[in-house]
Amino acid sequence: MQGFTDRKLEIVKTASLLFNKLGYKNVTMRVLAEEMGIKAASLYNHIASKQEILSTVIISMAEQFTDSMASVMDNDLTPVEKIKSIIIHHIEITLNDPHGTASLQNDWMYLESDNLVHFKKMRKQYENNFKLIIENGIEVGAIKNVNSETMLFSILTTLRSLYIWFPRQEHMDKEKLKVNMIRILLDGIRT
Amino acid sequence: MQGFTDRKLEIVKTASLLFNKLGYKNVTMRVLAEEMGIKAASLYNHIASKQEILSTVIISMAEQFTDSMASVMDNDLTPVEKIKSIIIHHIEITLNDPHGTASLQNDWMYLESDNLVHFKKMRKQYENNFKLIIENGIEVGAIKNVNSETMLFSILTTLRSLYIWFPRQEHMDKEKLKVNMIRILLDGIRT
DNA sequence: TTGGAAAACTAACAATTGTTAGTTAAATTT
DNA sequence: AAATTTAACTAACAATTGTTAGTTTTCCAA
Repeated sequence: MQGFTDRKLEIVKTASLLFNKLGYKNVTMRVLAEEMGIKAASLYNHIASKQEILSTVIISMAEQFTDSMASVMDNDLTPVEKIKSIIIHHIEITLNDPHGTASLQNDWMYLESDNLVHFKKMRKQYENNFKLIIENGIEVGAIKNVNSETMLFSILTTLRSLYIWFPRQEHMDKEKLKVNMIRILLDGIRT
Repeated sequence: MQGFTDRKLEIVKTASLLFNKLGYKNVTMRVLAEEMGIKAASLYNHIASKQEILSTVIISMAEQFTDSMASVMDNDLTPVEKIKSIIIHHIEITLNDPHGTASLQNDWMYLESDNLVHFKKMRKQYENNFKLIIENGIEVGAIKNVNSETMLFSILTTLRSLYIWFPRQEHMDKEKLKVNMIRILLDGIRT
């Protein structure tokens, strides 16, 4: 029973790595199986379908982001401190599972029915909460009075693509990244 | 001969719209044909393969970005003015063809052999040029002395995902977007 | 040592894919 | 009006897809 769970986790992790490397479409069950060192049919001793693999990867990642946003909303911080906190959480989750994060960004559209609906709902809620924080920051004068959605997506898409370029950075660790990202996203690049 | 070209262009445009809406994998030749109001086999009177459609969309977009970068590098501007110019070009190209831009971002990995190599080369060159501009800006003291790649990707990924969220903005036109983006990317969101 | 479960295997399926061949209709040119 | 090209069609293909059925091997507990 534990062996089953472990093997399933291994399959899901391998799949997310391959999704990232080859694109979802090019990861056939035979390709995935070969990477695992077994035959395609053997995968079905551990997972129900390819869709289950995809939804396991993506929903679990999306839930991490949802949870992290909930914890930020709970805390009694200033808007700017909340934004800093979101940035830090984002970096933590991303670096903890870059391949999963990659699948989340690239392959969510291959989710089916309920999973797709659930994912979209979570993402929408995340964005709405983030936007509320920004608008609150504008109200209290801590954030520039610029279109809030523009600021929201500027920050969010930067964070969402961290998984692409951070792994190829040599001279940077996680803590340095956090400091740099906060500085750039809050105060820009100009001296 | 002209009718041929027009129809091909129509197919490519429809395809990029569907790629954006459904994901490359879900756009079968039959789906594409139905959207065009014809049968799948009829598409082959105008195009050689599905891969040709994809590469036509993506390579043409990539070349637009490559050309725009070349024109920026040519001009004798300060680093900050060059960055502003890149932002403006990016917005122009994106809003001029949002679906093509979307395919560029999402489906480039389905390119094959030569097309894939060509694409990667262009993208790498674009990023390198952008990085040189930023590093020059640091040298002359116009840009913060922060890791240049971090700044590069922060700006670039924001610009690259414009196609996702701009179309759903109500109260913003192209010129307003340019001003806002320049302000946010250069000076951040904090007051 | 043996019995049973867990996890691998082979073989095959039905569906879908991109694509080709051959044919008919529509449009354009002569 | 006839001839020729353009662009649609039907039908079918070979390959690949995710998946299932049935069987054999591996491994651990009793």
